[in-house]
Amino acid sequence: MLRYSGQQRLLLAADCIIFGFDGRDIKLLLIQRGFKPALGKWSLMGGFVRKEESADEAANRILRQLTGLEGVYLEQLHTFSVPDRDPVERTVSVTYFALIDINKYQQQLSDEYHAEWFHLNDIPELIFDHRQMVDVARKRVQYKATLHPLLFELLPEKFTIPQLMHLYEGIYDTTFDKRNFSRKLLSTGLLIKQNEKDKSGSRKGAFYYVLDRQRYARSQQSFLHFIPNPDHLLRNGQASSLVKERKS
Amino acid sequence: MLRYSGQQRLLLAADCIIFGFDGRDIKLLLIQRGFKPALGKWSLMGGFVRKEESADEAANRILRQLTGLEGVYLEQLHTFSVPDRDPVERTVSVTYFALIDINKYQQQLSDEYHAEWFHLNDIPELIFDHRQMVDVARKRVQYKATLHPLLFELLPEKFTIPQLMHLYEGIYDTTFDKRNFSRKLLSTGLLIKQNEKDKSGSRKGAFYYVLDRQRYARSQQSFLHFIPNPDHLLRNGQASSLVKERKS
DNA sequence: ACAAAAGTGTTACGTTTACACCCATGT
DNA sequence: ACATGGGTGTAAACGTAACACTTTTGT
Repeated sequence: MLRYSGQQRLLLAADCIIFGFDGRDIKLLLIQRGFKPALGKWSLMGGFVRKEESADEAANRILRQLTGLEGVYLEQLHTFSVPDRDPVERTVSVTYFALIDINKYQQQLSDEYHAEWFHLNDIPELIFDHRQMVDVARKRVQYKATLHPLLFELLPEKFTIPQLMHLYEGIYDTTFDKRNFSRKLLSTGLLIKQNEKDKSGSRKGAFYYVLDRQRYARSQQSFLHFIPNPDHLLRNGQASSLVKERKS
Repeated sequence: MLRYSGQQRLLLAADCIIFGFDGRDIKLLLIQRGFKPALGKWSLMGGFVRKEESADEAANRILRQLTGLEGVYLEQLHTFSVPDRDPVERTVSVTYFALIDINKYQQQLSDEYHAEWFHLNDIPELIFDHRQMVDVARKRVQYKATLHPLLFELLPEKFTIPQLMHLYEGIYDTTFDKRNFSRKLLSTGLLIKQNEKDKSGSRKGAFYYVLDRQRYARSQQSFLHFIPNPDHLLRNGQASSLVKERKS
């Protein structure tokens, strides 16, 4: 069999950054490693890409192993490849981020992996470069959610507008005006109001909505402004003053 | 030395999708392979990732080998990993896209690789999955350029507004209103007008501009709307009607 | 009756679009 | 003088942000 000569061969892994929403907070799913190296430490769920599968397929398999879920939103994020990122042996990691409805998976979570949800502002120390992966994923979700109705992936079947707003506020680590948020949201025509109310959050109760799945599917590749003001995204970076030099 | 057992090891390559602009059209740099497999066929410039380098470093090295250029805009795009994408041996490719000023490189282009520029609408058949890589790259550039002043990377030191508009029109495969385009562009404060004119394009001549590099650097991570109407981006996809249901 | 969260409407402002004419120059 | 592409201004429509009060209901 013909092969390329004189080149290094290495291991390929897929790691999943899994975000979930419980109706109140955004969380990240981590596992406590039951194997070496770094036994007992927290890490992303990952695994080696097998001989007969692509990295995409591996990521799906890994996600299913951990959560029991299929057909989940899963997108390739970035590939990490510095030579010594894994101390044991050179391993290149293709990372994926997943958005799941926390309730759907809950029961199925296999104990085998000692998985736990962590609040985004309360992430423990992670192995290797996994913390960096999480940070990149969070930024990507922020970025994408400005333009795409991406965060709907995290919602349960029925949800309320205050819940959804909470979700966005969590991702962007900021607060929004509920009147403007609600108006913009409804103007997309993606939500269908139910008669039923969720009374868990308040005395008055908030109406449930469901996604208009057809419209949602079509809106996926389109561009929408979900965030009142993209300036929110600049809080991390430097220049916000230059973005739009508003005439004073 | 400790190693992971029972896993497949494979080759890692970096492939570069190199876009250039000659002041009139956007082009893609391809090489005619002087080696097997697929000797004589057109492909992206690529190479194996070496033992001591990351994929990012490999991509920079490869770009330098071909163009002689350093410090070029280069961004990781996507990782392609289906098992048999390379018929010789399993090779995973981390792809990068580069944006370069076509004039800067021109002379330096090594003949060794039989490189040629191709117009985006006139790309020859490519090996493996390289065509797919090009398509993904083009979409990514389109996407990013809506929000970031990305395409400035393709410009020579001095450029005119009609040139720049031509560039955008090429990427999006559409046309813009020059009055609106020019106003929006100048409103960014990123351009500094020169006294000199480029007379190559018309009798009257068009004023040269240069980039305000400081402001540009700061604007890099921020979000701007460079395209008159994001609907342009939807021409490929389905739903544009649903994006904004304008009240009639 | 009160506390707590949900829900709703208006106004002012800035941004975006559509659109048409004059300008400078080389031949 | 004319052809070619470069450059500019305005009005109408739209979207966005800021803002405060009423509603519901469990205790």
